[in-house]
Amino acid sequence: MGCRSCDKPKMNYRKGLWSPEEDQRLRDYILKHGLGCWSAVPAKAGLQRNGKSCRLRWINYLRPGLKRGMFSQEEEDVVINLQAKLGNKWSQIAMHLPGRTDNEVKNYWNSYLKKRVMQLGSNSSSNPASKNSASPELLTSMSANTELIMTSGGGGGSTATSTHDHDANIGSSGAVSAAEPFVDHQHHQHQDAKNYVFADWMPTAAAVTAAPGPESYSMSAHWPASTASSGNVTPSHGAFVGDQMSATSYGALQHTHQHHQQQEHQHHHQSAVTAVGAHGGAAGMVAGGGYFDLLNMGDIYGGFTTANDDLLF
DNA sequence: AACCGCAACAACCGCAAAGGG
DNA sequence: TCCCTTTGCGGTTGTTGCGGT
Repeated sequence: MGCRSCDKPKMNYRKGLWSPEEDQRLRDYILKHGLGCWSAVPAKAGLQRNGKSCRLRWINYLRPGLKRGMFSQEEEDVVINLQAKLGNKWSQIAMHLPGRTDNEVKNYWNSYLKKRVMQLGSNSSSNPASKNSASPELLTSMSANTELIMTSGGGGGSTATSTHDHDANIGSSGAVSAAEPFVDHQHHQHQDAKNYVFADWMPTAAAVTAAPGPESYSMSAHWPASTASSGNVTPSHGAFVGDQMSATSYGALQHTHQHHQQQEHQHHHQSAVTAVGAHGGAAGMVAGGGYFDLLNMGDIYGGFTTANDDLLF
């Protein structure tokens, strides 16, 4: 663990939201050098952040394989079930949700699911037939949840949890076919609500094919306002060639999860927003050509371990 | 139009574990 | 074995946007 060779100059680290330029620097650095000592990353990447912040940014937003968008019913149920079993072990819970980060799960729980579960709990407590806090809906779906957990890793063909399989896929396959295992075609009712950030900053042959031409990355308007207001906005950021990140992912951030009461409404809106480049038919999109074919995949992904966030280089 | 409250979520903080010297 | 550093995790806060009044 220790990385004594990483001598870090004392400096005033920048805080707050990450700018597109910072994201780009971090991404470029990691793509070029792989992951090693996080504390050394900021200096080497030319970032005025601490290593911790870089790590968090990578894990939660830049790391390939991340899924964006609303949680599906199945994912919700998995979270509820596992939270009940494991408590607030968000990293462990996230392992069962391919493409979801512990932070995302935690936020989703705190902002939405917790209240919902409490509501359901109070409702069901009035129902003598139900000793469980889960909803009847949830209870009936539990068997399906188990199946989801057991099978969603599918493409990997190994034995670990879905998340593990996913990362294993990334790491072992060389070709990036990782998005496919995320998509449980049998279970994900709201599949078109999902975003695969994986594809966002990896222009792929299929993505380009799906929306050829500059307009493929012309979604800069969806840069999140939070970032926009930080003063670091580069409105044209999304329209990149040199910039490996399309603004699609940021659009996804902006347009997902908002107002769950309005999910159905948002659902349609978001589908439109995320339709280019990052969206659901991800299986074919990510596999094959594209930016990552230019990279040494082993360098980038070879270090993915069975742990959700772990990279070993 | 202005204000207020709430929801969502990105990011920070603090602690504990792990590992190297 | 101890000390120091890094990493990982969970809790919490800060910021922003939206909807209601």
